[in-house]
Amino acid sequence: MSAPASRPASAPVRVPAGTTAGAAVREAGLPTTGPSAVVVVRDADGKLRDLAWAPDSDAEVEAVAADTDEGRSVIRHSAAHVLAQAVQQVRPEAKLGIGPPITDGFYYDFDVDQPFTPDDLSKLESSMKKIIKAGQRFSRRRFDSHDDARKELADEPYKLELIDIKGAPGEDPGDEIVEVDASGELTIYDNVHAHTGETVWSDLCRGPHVPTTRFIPAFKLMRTAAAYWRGDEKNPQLQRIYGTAWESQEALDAHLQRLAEAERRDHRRLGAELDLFSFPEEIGSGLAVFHPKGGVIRKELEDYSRRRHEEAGYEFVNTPHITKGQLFETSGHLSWYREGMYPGMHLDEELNADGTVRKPGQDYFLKPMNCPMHNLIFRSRGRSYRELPLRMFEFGSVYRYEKSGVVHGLTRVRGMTQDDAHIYCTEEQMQGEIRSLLQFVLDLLSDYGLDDFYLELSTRDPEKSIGSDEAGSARRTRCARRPRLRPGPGARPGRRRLLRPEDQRAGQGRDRAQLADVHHPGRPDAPGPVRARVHRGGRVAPAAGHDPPGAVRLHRAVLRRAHRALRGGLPGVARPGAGRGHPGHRRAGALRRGRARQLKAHGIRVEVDASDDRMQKKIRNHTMQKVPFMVLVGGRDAEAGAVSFRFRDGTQRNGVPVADAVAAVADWIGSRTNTSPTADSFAPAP
RNA sequence: GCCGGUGUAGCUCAGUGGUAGAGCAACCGCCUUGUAAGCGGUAGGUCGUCGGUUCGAUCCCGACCUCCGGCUCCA
Repeated sequence: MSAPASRPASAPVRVPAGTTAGAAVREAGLPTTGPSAVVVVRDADGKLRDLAWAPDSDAEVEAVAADTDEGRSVIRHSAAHVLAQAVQQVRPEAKLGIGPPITDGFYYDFDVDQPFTPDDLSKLESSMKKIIKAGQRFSRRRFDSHDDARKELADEPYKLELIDIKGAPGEDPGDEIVEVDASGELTIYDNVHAHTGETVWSDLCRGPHVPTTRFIPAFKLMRTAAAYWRGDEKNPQLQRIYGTAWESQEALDAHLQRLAEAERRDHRRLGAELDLFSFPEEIGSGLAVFHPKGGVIRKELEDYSRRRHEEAGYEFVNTPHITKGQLFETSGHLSWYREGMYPGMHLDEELNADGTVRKPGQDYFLKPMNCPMHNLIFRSRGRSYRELPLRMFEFGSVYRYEKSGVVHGLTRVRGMTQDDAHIYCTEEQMQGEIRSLLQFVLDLLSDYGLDDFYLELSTRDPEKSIGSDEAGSARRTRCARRPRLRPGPGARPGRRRLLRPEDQRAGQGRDRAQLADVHHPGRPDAPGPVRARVHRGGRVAPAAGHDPPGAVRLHRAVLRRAHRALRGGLPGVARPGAGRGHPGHRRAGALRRGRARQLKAHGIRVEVDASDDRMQKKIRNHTMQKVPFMVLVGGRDAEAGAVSFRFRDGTQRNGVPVADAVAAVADWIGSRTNTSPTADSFAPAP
């Protein structure tokens, strides 16, 4: 889903004082039309400038072509202006919000009386095409003062707000607001008629822009949506239009092609097509049932996970799905996570005849997290430091109340089963535990076919987190990639999110696996005191002071949800129906059943397709079901004591002796390869 | 939660103010098959749910529910 790679930077261009960058670019013989047309330049300070920019003194600039990330952003931003102009033509009452370029496109927010309809979109596209064809020039104009700007934009309340934000000392509007920036300048872009020189439309904007609207070679409006002004639901809701724009029609087509491909690989679509899981309306939004084939996948993933955890020294625990509220009072969940929890059930209350309460009841809650329960196990008796590290693992089902508008396939659900673990250790053991845990998680993810991901290290937010900085002072852990420091989001009160792998194939980064949180003793929800000693100089020595130091708890979940493994096909560890036998000829019937039995004897899941469909039909069916090994037994194979393989990519391997075939399939599965076998990659021993 | 869209057979979708159709799947036959759809037939729907308008509603109106997209481009 990534955009085509950027072209390398071109040689510097010299812009003589008083002349425009555009003239210098033309002078240098760089393209001014086509996909590689130069759309802006970058000055010596790294700032992007319009081609109409004329420096006061000679300047060295770098040309930025349309088919680069930056070039596309400029095109998209300019397309957003064209969209806004088109909207205000049709709806003069529309007030402008913001209109930035984004990954693969742009959007613009409008305050309008009536939301846009799909019909409006196609009309707006036509209007935009007219504007683009007219070749309006983007002309930069600088306001002399904020008051001038306010006067000119008196009818645009949201723009006025942006001016005020800019005016406020010490307030950085942030990169995402392209209308204004932190510099001293406040600028507006006029769209100037190509022939009359008349300004037809203007928008507050820091720029830069393409020279004329003709430099927007290909665009498409994608969808409408509502968006709160500045992302805050307390603010008015604006109507947003999303679009995409590219340096050429071909690039646009390729992008649409990628979107279609992504849709085909959507786990929700796979879930339905391959009969893996569904979300019955009768059960409720965000609550999945797994069908037999989906169940096989889960079972394989879970069996494998359990085995690996066992080898890595984890112990298995089990906890209930529901608990009295007190547990989550102690943990703090009910104070800061309440809106993410299902409301409590008030139980066991008894009333007197007169209606007064004789026995007060209790509130029970579905658990949104497993940690407090694991803590109770930890605390169930006095713990010795000799027991540490204590690693508890559970496939724990948790229930979270997600707002109705956000549930989404298996990625945002109201009930799910986590591969959840907590490691209780001393502060001294923590570093080593984090190190081994990280390696363990990376290995496991890799076995699931997730080997391309992003790690980040979230640091403590001093305002939100509680407790001292020491135990958790995040230790950077070396791994496949250097973790990126990122303050903030790890900062839910009292917890610290250390690392999370990010699956690149997740697309919009919507999907994140929480990998490790550190919980410091001293928190009310901390694991509790432990008779621990600290290690000094390799020797175990009594902890200083009278207070037991307590255990530190590491928290981690690897897969979190089964869908992660479903993305982009199925991992080799968990394909339903590893092979399908196919009787090529009726006489081969007994034979194929016998061969299926041989495969089953090796623990391979085999189904025999005994339907009387033509072979082409069977191949088509099973290919669409993504069966990795299709085993065909026809008359020729039967006579030769062999079988034939057909793979998902259409390649085949015919006449393989039965014993070799069985061994080769067993080998393949044992190797935990995550790609689909092909005639090339699957090589039975001769 | 909010905004918009959507809901017709198991699936993908047509369609109409006078209680519905196709393809695939299923089932039953015929064909006896060598690498991505053989042929014929049968059956299958409270047109998301509940209300309203109407002589009559799947269609028009309202509410609710489901699902899809989005709610500072961000990992």
